[in-house]
Amino acid sequence: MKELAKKYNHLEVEAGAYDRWVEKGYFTAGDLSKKPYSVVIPPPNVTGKLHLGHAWDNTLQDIVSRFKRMQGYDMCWLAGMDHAGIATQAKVDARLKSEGISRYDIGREKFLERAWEWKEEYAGHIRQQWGKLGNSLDYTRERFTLDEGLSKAVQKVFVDLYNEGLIYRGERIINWDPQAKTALSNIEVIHKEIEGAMYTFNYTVKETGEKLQVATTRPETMFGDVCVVVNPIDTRFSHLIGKHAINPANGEELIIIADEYIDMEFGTGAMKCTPAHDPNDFIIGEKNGFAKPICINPDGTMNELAGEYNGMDRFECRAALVKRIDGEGNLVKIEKMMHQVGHSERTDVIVEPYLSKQWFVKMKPLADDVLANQQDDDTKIHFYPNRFEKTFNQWLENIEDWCISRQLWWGHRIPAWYHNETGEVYVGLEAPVDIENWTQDEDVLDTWFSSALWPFSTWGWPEETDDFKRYYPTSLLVTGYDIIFFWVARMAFQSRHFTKSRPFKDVLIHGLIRDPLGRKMSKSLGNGVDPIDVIEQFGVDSLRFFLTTNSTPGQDLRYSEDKIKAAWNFINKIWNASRFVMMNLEGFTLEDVDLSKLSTIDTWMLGRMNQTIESVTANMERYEYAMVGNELYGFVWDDFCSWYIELAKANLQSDDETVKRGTQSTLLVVLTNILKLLHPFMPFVTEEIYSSIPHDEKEEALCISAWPETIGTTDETAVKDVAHLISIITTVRQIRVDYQKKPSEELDICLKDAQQNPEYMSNEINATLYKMCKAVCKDSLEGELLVRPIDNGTLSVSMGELVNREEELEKLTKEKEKLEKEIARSNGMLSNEKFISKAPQAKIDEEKAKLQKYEEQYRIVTERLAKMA
RNA sequence: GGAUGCUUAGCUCAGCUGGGAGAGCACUUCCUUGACGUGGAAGGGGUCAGGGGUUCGAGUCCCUUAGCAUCCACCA
Repeated sequence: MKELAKKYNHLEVEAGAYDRWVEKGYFTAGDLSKKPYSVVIPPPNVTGKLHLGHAWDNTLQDIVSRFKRMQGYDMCWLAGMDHAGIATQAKVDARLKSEGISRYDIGREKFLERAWEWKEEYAGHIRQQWGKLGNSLDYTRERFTLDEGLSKAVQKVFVDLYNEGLIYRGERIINWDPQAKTALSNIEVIHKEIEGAMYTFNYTVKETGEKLQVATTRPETMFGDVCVVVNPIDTRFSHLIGKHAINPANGEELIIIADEYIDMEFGTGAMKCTPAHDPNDFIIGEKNGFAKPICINPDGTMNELAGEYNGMDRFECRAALVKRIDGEGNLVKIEKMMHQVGHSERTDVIVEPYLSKQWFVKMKPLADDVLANQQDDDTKIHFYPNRFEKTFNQWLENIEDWCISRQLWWGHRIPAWYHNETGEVYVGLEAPVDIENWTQDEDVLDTWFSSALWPFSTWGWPEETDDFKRYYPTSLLVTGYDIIFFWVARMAFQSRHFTKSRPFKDVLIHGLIRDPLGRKMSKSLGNGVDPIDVIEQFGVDSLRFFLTTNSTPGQDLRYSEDKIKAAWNFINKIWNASRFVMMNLEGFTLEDVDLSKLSTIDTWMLGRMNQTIESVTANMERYEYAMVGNELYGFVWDDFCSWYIELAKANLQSDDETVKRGTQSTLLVVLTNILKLLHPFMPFVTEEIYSSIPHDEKEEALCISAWPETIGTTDETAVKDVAHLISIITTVRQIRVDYQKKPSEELDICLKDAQQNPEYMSNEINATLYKMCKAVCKDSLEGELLVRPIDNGTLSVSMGELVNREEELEKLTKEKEKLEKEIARSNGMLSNEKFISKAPQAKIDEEKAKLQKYEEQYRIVTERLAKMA
């Protein structure tokens, strides 16, 4: 038994422990004698440091991992990281730029070398942070989305889907990021409400000379227009159909056609149509066999179609063009308006809808397969909280094809080759044999394409490895609601398609971490908090407890330093309670533990412990950590520290060795179980204390010890008796405060009126009462009395001359009125026939007992009032 | 235009299957008692956003209104 330091110091407690755990192999899975439980970490991007959101997400997983490990599962929490295509490439680009070069200067191969250097550097940082957080990860199975095995899985999936007709290459309108110069998928576009304008121009009708008003929010695309469209039933324009309007941007003739797509109410009722820069216009262009001229370059500047604006930025061109048309007298009006405009998730620049040849996944059949399996409990993914299942389903029901090709270098190169002469497409795991005649596709795959395979590719799939057979499908995934579409849905359909299974049985969804004002933490606001700073200041145990016990599943969490301090104080409380226990366990060993002869308070404590173990375990299984936290906080602080330890002091000073031993045993057993129950939340401090108290040598470390089980059966009598005792003590203390009795002054009390258990007023309890509130229990009292209702009866206290008759009368009268109200309420319920006939019997009995108690208290109070009057 | 969440004590939030309103922080009074003043004891504070309904009984279930937030889909 080693000594605990006088003060809780999180820096000392947390130093070194993690490395010991890892070195001992406690987190390495593979014990075949146990049932497997597996979780794959959402692989963090190798772009930089982990933030508070990661800390939250990871701690939730660590709580599950430690809990399941203690429950005796072969727990495997698989470590890994994501290459994060566009994000990492941007970081490496920025680093190159700081050296005064660009990726084009060094070429693809050298660039990738630099990117791998970056990855190694940041992987090291991330592992360090995982350690600080206490993540009980299995590093022996760590994977990277771009490592050899996972790349093979990616290629197989691509080739198979291609061969099944579920991946195709097509020329369509995609979302183009002009800064990153790559295509994006629909969900990588963030729609933001920004101020724009609706420009209305006059188009001269060639045949009649009349002016046709056409409105647009994007005048710069007029260089790519092919026609003007009106609704076929719109009588305002029916005479113009088939005629031509002059495009005021470039003087070209645009045929006026009719299409039902046009909303007559919107704008002027006449729409300009740019098939290469708008998805709806594209459809109209297709339908009518128009050309699809592109007027914007990949970098967001105008091309030669824009004539004098060739090379100008698209937005500068817009302004210049409007000004010119205005000068020519063809600008009708500019109306400012708020509208949703797509921005790139990564670069935040305005996305350009762009006609481009890209690779797509045909989503409908894949999504339908998942949806079908969501109907069955045994095949569905269970969402916690449940409501996110609806979000998930609705997205899959309305899914569109997924654009998976990216014009980047950092990522999985698309396994497609084009014949240099014939243009023939070859897709395969191996390059074509006559490679000199072929050119491989330059593009790489969306980073989420590989992430989608993460729950099975990490175990060695497509090989039928032992790990794959044992740990897949995984048990649980933990992630934020913000990436249900990006990741959860995609894992769901790839798993379904390639492994005929769900990727995980459960998915626990958490919210976003917000700043103290409720705003999102972001770089631009500068309101982010570095978890490492918090850990330095308060320790990771405090941070973990704060993160996981202050919100319900799926809700956002506001960062609050006060609450982290509160967590620290709680840990400090545990620390000091542990010190107390140890001070009273001098020379006490595990062999001395004997729970066969216990005092009432010991029995009560064990009963409360049993209740807590049962309830905490149940809530751990439901991922209800706020409830667990609340419960353990109250159990430790109130039941264990405020009541049990204080009540136990009399026993610990007892001359009766049996009494003392029973209490020592209870202290040790309960403290040990408290440490176990709290271990998943605060692994460091609990492990430290555990190593200092007598413990089973077979359970050399707390993190691999067994989860607590209830001991014996709860003694209901002891529970009632101690509840009664607590009620007496509290009431006496209250009287002391009311009458400003000095702590040293003794009070004579009488419980004769109470319906107490006769055995109750044992010497033991008398000693306890005296110790706790200097109250001496007498059979009868003389002089002026105070009468107070308590938990199960009434308490009388002898106050001598101190009683203020008027105050006391007022108090008792108030009490009497309160009791009258309660009795009336209770009587009302019990005399209500419908209540008696419909309410459950237990409820009725409960109400009857209450009524009886109230009536008894009422009798005593009125009696006393009569005497005083 | 669809969907979701939130609205409970001064603040931040719990309250799960309906059965006498809770926690932490803050506030008031008192306490240098040997685990802890990062503490202890006792207290004050809420017509559970508004309205309607179901029920013997509603913070809890249903409908509705308002405010805040988020997601999805959109109109040139």
